Amino acid sequence: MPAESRLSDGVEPDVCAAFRDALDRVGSKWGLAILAAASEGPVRFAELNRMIPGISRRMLTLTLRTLERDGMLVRTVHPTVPPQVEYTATSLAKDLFASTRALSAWAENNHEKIAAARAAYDDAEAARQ
Amino acid sequence: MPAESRLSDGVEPDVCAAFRDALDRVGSKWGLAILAAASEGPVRFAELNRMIPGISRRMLTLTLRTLERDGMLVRTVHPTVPPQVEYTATSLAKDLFASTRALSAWAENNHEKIAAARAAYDDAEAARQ
DNA sequence: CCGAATCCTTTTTGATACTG
DNA sequence: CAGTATCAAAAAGGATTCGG
Repeated sequence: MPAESRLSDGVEPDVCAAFRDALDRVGSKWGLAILAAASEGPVRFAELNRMIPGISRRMLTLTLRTLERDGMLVRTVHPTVPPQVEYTATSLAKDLFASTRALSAWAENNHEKIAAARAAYDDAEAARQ
Repeated sequence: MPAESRLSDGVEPDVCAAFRDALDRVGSKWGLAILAAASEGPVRFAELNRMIPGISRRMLTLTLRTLERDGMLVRTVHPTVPPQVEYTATSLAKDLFASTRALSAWAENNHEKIAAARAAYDDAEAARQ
């Protein structure tokens, strides 16, 4: 096997695609927060709105719809007055949320190093000018 | 501890923030592909351009810059003619890339279920109209 | 070979007001 | 309570051109 063939293969596009596939659910601004909340038990719309600081009703609705469509949440309407809607995480969603831990842990452990690297880079940048 | 306090806490915003912090490096369209390539050994600009199908020189440059700034890549210029630039992944980057596996694995194992859920949702949607 | 600069399109997110 | 509708802004990505 020639030495250069390792590089001509093209970065395992399948792994890359799989990763982006996961991010389509949990990579949006509010996706993970919603899954985290729903993973602890059924939650209602207004409850989520309170639990997730800064989210608008519009973005909550949009994100809930895509999560429901992808089979991550089950939406249950209780025909009461006033209406009551519950969102429940599926086991698929719970697995996804669990698979998220490694990345969160990495970020928690290393964000100081990143901040330091960034400061060093910006200093060097400023010095060059 | 009252029953409702579980919900009033607000979805552990720290975990959520940490996760998004990791995504800032690996969540962009080409970030993971570049880290994957550089994790196997030093790579050159043109090499990356060939290894990653579809990327433009512009996006390659931009993504390399932010990865370098965050301490994920080391950029080495060899003053030859023509100029030659090598990018090497740091141990930080390799750890990050490794932490990515869980999510990739989840996606590979479950993307069929997601496709099925989505088809079912869209069918139900179409039937309602 | 390795970029920087410019211009443009698409995608995502947000503010605000209204409804069964 | 649980949404919709509309408008606007911002961010990300891409095409093309130029330069050391």
